[in-house]
Parts: sequence; structure tokens; C-alpha cells
Amino acid sequence: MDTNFLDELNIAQKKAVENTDGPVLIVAGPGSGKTRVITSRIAYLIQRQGVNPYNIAAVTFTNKAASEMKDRLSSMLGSDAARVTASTFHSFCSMVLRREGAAVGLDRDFVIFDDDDQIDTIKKAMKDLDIDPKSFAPRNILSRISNSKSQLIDYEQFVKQKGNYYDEVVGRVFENYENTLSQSNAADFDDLLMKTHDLFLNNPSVLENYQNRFIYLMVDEFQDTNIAQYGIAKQIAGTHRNLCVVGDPDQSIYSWRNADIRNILSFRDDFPEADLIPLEENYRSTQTILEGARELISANKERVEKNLWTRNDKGNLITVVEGYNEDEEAHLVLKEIVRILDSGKHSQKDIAVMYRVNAQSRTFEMACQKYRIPYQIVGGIKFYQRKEIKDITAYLRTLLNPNDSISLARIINMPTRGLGQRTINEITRIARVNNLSMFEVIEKLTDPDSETETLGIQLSKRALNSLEQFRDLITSLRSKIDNDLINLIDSVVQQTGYHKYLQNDQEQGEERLENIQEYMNSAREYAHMENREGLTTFLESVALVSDIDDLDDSEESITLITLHQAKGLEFPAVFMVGMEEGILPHRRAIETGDPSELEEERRLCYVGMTRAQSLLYMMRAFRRGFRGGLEPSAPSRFLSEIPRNLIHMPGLDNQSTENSTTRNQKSSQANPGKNIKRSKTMRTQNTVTSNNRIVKPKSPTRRKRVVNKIAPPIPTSSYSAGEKVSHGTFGEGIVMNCEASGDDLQVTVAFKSDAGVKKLLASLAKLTKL
DNA sequence: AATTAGGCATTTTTT
DNA sequence: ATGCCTAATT
Repeated sequence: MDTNFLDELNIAQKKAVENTDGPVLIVAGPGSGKTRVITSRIAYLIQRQGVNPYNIAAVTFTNKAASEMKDRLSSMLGSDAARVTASTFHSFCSMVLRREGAAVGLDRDFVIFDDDDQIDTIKKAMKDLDIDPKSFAPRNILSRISNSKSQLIDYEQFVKQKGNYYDEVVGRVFENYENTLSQSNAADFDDLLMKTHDLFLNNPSVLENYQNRFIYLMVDEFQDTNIAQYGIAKQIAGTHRNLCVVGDPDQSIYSWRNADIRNILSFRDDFPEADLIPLEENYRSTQTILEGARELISANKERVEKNLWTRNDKGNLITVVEGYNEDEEAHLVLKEIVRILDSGKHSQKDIAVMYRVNAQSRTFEMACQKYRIPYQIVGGIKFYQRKEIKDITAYLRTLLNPNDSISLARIINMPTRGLGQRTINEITRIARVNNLSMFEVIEKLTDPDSETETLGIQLSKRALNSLEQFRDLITSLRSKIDNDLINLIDSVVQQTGYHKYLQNDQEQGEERLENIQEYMNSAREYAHMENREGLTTFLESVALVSDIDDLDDSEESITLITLHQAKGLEFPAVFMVGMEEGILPHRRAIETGDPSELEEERRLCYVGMTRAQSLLYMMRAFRRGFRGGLEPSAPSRFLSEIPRNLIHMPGLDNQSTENSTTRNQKSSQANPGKNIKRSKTMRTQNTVTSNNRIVKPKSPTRRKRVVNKIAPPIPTSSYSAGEKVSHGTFGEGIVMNCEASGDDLQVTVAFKSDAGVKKLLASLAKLTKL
């Protein structure tokens, strides 16, 4: 147990730690030891001031940050740490609502609707209201609704506001959307916050309990909180006023998710007695990196100047490298990574590649495979968003709450059981007219005693039969709801016919069954819980996990991550890629012409740069693929905002005679796998026999939650011009040309048949040599 | 009812 | 290039 934690702090940090009485605003620059301050502050409260750990809460942005905080606390405090509340706003609220939700119309078994469910709900609402999704993008409507709710404006207030035609439409969808949620006993992300706020607002005695429970409240990443989150913090800290918020306006990058930077200003109004403590000494980065980042961010107008400094060395210059296209960009990054690894100074886990949009990750994944560098990728296609996982989850939710029509609609004909669009339309119609849930309609329709004739049913005997079977399926599974969770999931997979359905799927069945297996594994930790509590807790965790939570920083692999997700992390070596106009800053920020959006892009760039401890690379490509074709891509304006004397450009400093085209050619021929023992023998000959099909690496992005994978062997086969081949569809032909295309081979074949000359990918086309 | 083909819009970041 | 939705086909 560490009792001398105070000795390790600088003056400002110490002040932040010891200043426990009353409100505090800590403005923490990047790398200024923010997490250490928060944990030390908690330790100080408990050990020096005798505060009961039970009375302390710290709210963070991600589960990962929360669990790291807990880890650090337990090494400082031992068993007391477990009694401190450390969680995200969303899971905090969800905990409150499970206990007290009845007061705001939520049953304790409520489910949390994630993004996909929300979109489904919006679409259903639009269908009900006969609004054309082509004229009104569901996504935009949702974001409007979410924006409203995150400012604690419910649909009644929303429709009252004078608005344009668009908002009038949104208002109608909003109402329907809210009705569906409440009928489904569901809460979306914003509800977790808004309903908690409502609860506290309307039930002073409940609020009082929480005020007295959480006498000390800390909020991390305060610059990224929205109005609702800050509102809740204010409510809880209302009487004791021991609210400590920690943030950095320069790292505010979530305004698109309704984070409201004005919270920092409001805080000073709401708590005028608050102490402001700036943390300005940076322990993370070299002088050069810090100065570059500082210069960059100083271009923002909406900002308060900070005086960041460091005792660290000057270190290396920031390396700016320009590649021909995105492939070469990736190639240059990987080449440099191999060099860094060979130097022995850093290992894989010290290195991160950061990009603006997830779509950029693919090139780097393929490059990692080619170079056989193990990597972890955060995000991309999310595990819980896979169809099979969502289907099983929807079954589980339906069991918990059959009135959840969104989930029910998802699985009513999955796998197919003769309940097609027509039947579903009819059920939703009846449901709408009679204000019933879909399941209630199904029960009525299949109940021989009820008088259904009056409803004007237009369903075949056959459909009614299938409905009856479906009802029995759900009822029978529902009787097992208090069984062991693993058991329950297994019953669902078996009895619904889902297992069989996947077994018959030649293409993806196997992988999907594995995913379900993985899903069951992750359910295991909830299996010991009593009755249905395991189920509700599991479903909650499924909805509230974030990708970053799965990042394993002890793993020996490099990290591929978006700039947003990288916030709060640090790496000895960072590659920021796609430093181009249109990527960073993103096109959208440029096109709107809104200066504040550009400033947010700049902050994003700032966040990226300040993740780096000693090596920072900023990469760009001259041309980038866009909508199929290649388009020229101009260097990011942010590059020119970094002082030239901090930058080193290998291409220009050393080998300025070489133009990009020749570099491109050279690089695509460079031996990518020189550190791989087997590769030399493997790639010498075209030794592939006709039945030794080349396997294209599985599309990299669809893997587990966090892909952690070492590359499969490099394709070793080749075709040479003049060779005769045969193709399943096109028949016989002669190879004209064969060249590398990514990991694959592109073969040009002239066929004898009418097919003529075709370009084929060796891995996909089943070519047989003759 | 289910599968397939073709047309259309589309690309930010996520608790 | 990809994915999503509608229309057409069996």
C-alpha cells in the first residue's frame, strides 16, 4: 500500500489533491498526470481525511478508464478501493434507474437500446407516420432527437418550440419514437441520463439519498460532458458542493455527440467559489512534440491560452512523410515500424497508428498482415453489431419483455418460419390501430376464445398457424428465463432453429456459430447470478460496452485506433496518418464552413500529437481513393501550422531527387517479410499445385471485438504470361499478365469464349492451370 | 416466400 | 467500392 503518494506530486498536483473542500475545476493539459491526481485525491480523502470510500464517486468517460482507475486505487488503498464508485455516467445512471426507475416509468428489467435499435425505432416511426425516409434521413432525425434529449428537452417541449418544417416532422417522429420506447420498456442512451435527471428533479427525497451517499463527486473529461450529464452532477453535488471536475477545453472533441463546452463556463457561474487549478507540466512528450502541438492549437481562436511546458529532452524532430497513395502510406508506416522494432528500443505495444476515420484502418490491417506485425484494432465492425449476435440478443430481450416490438420484429421470422412481410405488416397495423404491442396482437390472434373477427383480420390460416407456433416458442422459452444464463442462451439457439439455420449456411455458418460461442463465453461471468438478474445485467453490459474497453495494452501488438478513441492514451511512438485536407480536417468540417467545426478538427489533431511520448510521425498521401477512383489529396493545413524547424521530411532532406512515382515502385518491390524465416523459401517458386488454392486473408475488419491477429502466409503462387488456364465460368484462356494487387494477384486472362479479356483476382477466381 | 439483380446513395468521430 | 433498399424472378 502506497502512503507516500503526496511526495510524488508537483505543487499544482498537490494543490489539486489537497483541495477537497468545495468545488474545484482542474484544467489538465495533456500528459499532466491527471489520472494520478484523481486517484491520489481519492486516496487522500480516504486516508488523510477519513472519508468513507462509500461516499466517493468518480465518473469517467469509458469503462476502460473506470476500471483503470479502480486498478490504481486498489494498489494504493487495497480493499477500500472496491467501495469507491467508479463508473461511466451511463452505467451510473443505469444503476440508479434499476433501483428507482419505477418513478419515471421504467420497469427494473428495462433494456437499453443501442444505436442500431434506435435507428430501427426511428424507421418504424417513420413508417407508421408515412414519412419518406428518402426525404428525411433517419440518421439525421435521430441525431436531432438525441441532441434534444441530451439537453434535457423532451418531445413535448420540443414540439412547442417554434421550429421549421423539418423540426415539425422531427417532432412527430419524436413522439412516436418515445411511445415505442416506453411500450418496449426500453431506454436509449440519452434516456439513461434524462430520466435520471427527471427522477432527481421530481423526487427530492430520492435525490437527497444520493446527495448524502455521494458526498464527494469527481467528473473526468469534463469538456466532453453534455448538458444532461452536467445537470446530474449538479443535482448530486447540490448540497455538499464537493464537485471536482477535470478537463481540458483543448481536448474537447465530442461536440458532435452533444458534448457542450459551455459546461465549463457554466461551472464557473454555478460554482463561483470554485478553485481553478491548472496542471501545466507535461510528463509525457518531448519538448519538440509538445511545442509542435502547442503551436498548432494556438491557431484556434475560441480558446484560453495555456502555458504547457516540460522538463523532458528536446528529442527527435517530428517526421512528416508523404507517400504516393494510401497503399504506399501504409507501406512506409510499416517499413518504419519494422525499423523501430529492429532498433530494439521499442516493442510492438509501444506503437500506435492513428486515423481520422475507421475506413482508413483497412489499408493498415492489410499492411500489418503483409509485414507480419501483430496488431490490435479498436472498433471497426463491432462484435455486438454482428447480425447473429443481434439476433440472439433480440431473442433474449423478447423473452425478458415480449412487448419490446423492435426486438420482436427482428426475430419473428429469423430463421424463416413463414411469417413474411405481409403478415408482419398486418400485425403492426393492428397493433397501431389498437395501441397494442406486436406480441399482444399475436396473443389475441392466436387465442381461439377471443373475438378477432371485429378487427378485420386479413391473414391466411397458414400464417395464423405459424403465429401460433411462434407464440408457443416464445412462451416456452420464457418459462426458462430464470434458468442459468448459459443454459438459457443455449436453449434459444437450439429451440428457435437458429443453430440449424447456421449449420446449413455453408459460407458463414461456421464463423457465426463461433461468434455465438464467443457470446456465450462473455455471458459466463453473469451466469452465477440469481434468477433473471444475470440476464438483465448481461444485456446491460452488452449495450454499454465500448470498443476502447477491449484494448489490451499489455498485448505485444501494435495498436490501430481512431483519433477519437485515442484520447486518454499514450504511446512512445505514434503515426498519425491521412494528414490531408478532407481527412483531417474532415471534408464535412470544411464544407459546412463553420469555423468552430474546423477548430474541433484542430483539437483532434492536437489530441493525436499529444499522445506521442518520443516519436511522432505525420503521414500523408498525394492521392487517395475516393468513391472508386483516385483523387489528388492536398496536405492538411495543420501540417503547415507546425513550425518548420520542428519537422523533418526524409524525402526532401535526404533524397530530394527521387520523385514519388519511383519511390512508389521501389517500395512495392521491397521485400516485405525480411524478418520472417520461412518466407524466403516460400516465395522462390511458383510451386502451387492446381488444388492448392490461394487463400485470400479473410476480410480483415470482420473479426472479434478486438482483432489480434498475426498475418496468414503471403500468397505464393503466380501465373506467367502465356500460361493456359481454365475458369469455371469463362472456360479456357491464356494468361496475358499477372501483377501484385495488395496481398493478392491480379491476373489478366484472354478467354477463348465471348468473355474476352478479363482481369481476375487469383484468390477469388478459381483458375486452374492446364 | 426467398433469393437475386440492379439502382441508389454514401462515408466521422461513439457512451 | 460498398452497402442498403426495391423490384423482379422463381
